[in-house]
Amino acid sequence: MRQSKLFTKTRKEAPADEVSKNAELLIRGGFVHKEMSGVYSYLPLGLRVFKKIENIIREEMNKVGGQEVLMSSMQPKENWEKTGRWTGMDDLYKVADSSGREVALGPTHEEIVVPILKNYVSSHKDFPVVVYQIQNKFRMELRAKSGMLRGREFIMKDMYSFHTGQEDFEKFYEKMKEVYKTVFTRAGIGHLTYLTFASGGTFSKYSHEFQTITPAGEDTIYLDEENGVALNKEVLNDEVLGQLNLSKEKLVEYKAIEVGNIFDLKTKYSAPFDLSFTDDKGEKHVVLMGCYGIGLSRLMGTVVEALADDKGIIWPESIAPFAVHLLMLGEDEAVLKEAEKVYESLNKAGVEVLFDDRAGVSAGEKFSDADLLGMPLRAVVSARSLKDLSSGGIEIKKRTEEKGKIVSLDELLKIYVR
RNA sequence: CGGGCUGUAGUAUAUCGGUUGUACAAGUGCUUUGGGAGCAUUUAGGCUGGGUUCGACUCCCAGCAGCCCGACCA
Repeated sequence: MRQSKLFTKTRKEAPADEVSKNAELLIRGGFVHKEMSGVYSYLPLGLRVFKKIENIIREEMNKVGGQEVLMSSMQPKENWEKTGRWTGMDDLYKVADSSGREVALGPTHEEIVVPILKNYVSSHKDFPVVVYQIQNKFRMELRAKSGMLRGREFIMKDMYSFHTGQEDFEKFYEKMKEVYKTVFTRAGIGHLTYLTFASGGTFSKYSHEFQTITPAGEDTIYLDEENGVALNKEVLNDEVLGQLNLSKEKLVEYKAIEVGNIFDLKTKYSAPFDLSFTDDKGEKHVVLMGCYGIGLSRLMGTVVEALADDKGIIWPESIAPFAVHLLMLGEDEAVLKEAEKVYESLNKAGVEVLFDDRAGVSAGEKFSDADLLGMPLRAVVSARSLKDLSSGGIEIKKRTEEKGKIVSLDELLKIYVR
């Protein structure tokens, strides 16, 4: 993509009304646009990041047999009354239409997915079933904050698993722990993300959160670095420490962001809707459920928080909007010709490249933009780099490196094509 | 939801109870091109509603909006 055609522009100034690093950098870079507190639109660059995260998650969910659906955002009031959450959930958005009919804007989808399943599955032979979606969620946060980290409208992957027995559920639940680790590793924050014990709510002892360590986190966790196990502050007590075989002295306190969580739902939502199956003896049982969430918008903000430096964003290769940021400095014929050639060759080779072909923009500004936007590799074509034509003519530098080196087009292509 | 702070141009800021100043961005012309360029010129602003006052962007009240702290957060 040619940067001269990109309708978004970068900003030198940080927005006055955003303190959080992720919001500041994502807005300055033109990745997202704030509509109101806790509500953001995705712009071309931001959407590219989002799509990459989405695809990683989709691939991993499909691997464990997840069947993707897209459920409605508008949800019948009766379903929510059935589970007691119409009045029992403080952050539920309720909207009324002109006829006075009230509906919920989905903050989560147990109330929708369970009735759907009920319509199709009833034999033990139908199980297990795993259903997921990636969708906008709405929660009336009393205080949206921290940019993309806690919004009122946000995007989540929510998966629901349905089982005929506890053992089957637990096997799947354990598998999901591994799958989640894979997702966060692929998204580039695996080294900072820990499986964390948290309170389980009504039906189970614990739930499991995936917490990414960064100072911007709103949760406090205690990490045993030796075995990589953490627990949320909310469950830090002697009883839990004993059960997990952890000693208080070894725990280190960190601020962390909850990027994912998994829950044992037992029959909490299947029972109200009487989602049940008939076993091989003809007896009826209520279905057991688990649910598994990852906040995509939050994950995007977390990556920025955790990896950015003082110059801007540092995207991991796996989710960067473009693999290469190609900069053309100066406008003399030789530079123009060579830069166009590099751009075309990279495109032809299927390498995603953002080409800063803007005329009349100073070198300093292009460098600053490249740092802010955070593509993994910067490639410069300029009068200076061309002086070194014998050794290649293109200066490349990783976003995380201080110094670059001169390479030829072939060498550049070799990085991406094997 | 309790508390605090803040609302001036697209963005970031300044001054002022009496015609709102600057920088960046944007437009035009010329110069410039390895770390957010220069000169000239143009465009563009006081959140909403009340009150005080001869006069309010400025003071007061209310609303709305944003941010921060807390509470809340399957």
